[in-house]
Amino acid sequence: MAEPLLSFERVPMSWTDERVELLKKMWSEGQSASQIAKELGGVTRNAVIGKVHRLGLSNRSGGTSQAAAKPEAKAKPEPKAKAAPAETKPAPKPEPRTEPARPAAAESRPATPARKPIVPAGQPLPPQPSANEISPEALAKVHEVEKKARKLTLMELTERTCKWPVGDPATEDFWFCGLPAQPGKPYCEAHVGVAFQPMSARRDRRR
DNA sequence: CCCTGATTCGC
DNA sequence: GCGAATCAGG
Repeated sequence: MAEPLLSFERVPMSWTDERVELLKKMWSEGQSASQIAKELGGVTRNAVIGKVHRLGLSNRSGGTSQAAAKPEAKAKPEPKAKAAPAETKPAPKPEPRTEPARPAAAESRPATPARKPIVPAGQPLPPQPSANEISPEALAKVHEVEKKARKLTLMELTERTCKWPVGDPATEDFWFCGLPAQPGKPYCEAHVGVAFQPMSARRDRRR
């Protein structure tokens, strides 16, 4: 037992079969390159994107719905000093674009029973604002904030956006707060207030 | 500013 | 093949 365990050091970390699989899976699920990169670890989002393109799955059409064509980024970098052979684009682009399918908001987590609702990623799930023992002021603030909410979709959430869900995931009237999240917290200031109740505030608020 | 993906090109 | 640098857009 000479070699104990390979310490997780700066090892190249190549694209093993498993890693590629995970990459494909996440990419197909619509995960962003940065998220995939973080999940994989040891690679940057650039690496992920590079690999994605090399694999030939630049488009997220390979699995569930084909509804994943987002008109984002056209890319046309050629201002680089390079003797590139005139490569114009005389060929048209017949894109059999069907109607924009509904981006099923309730679908993305593999670790989910996949049934109806779906909740954001990681982090402690917040208790839905119901009959809770929360400071009336905090609740009021939440309500106030919800008006200013950016109403982001699941895909638009980042680590710096408030991930507080509002509404019923089963309906169209569902979105995430999206306001600037507190550093190190998954929610904005207002929602942190109701998400993380101090022990002292809970007490035995028996009815 | 934050984020996203796309592409190029040296390694 | 790989991915940092860069580009381009939201």
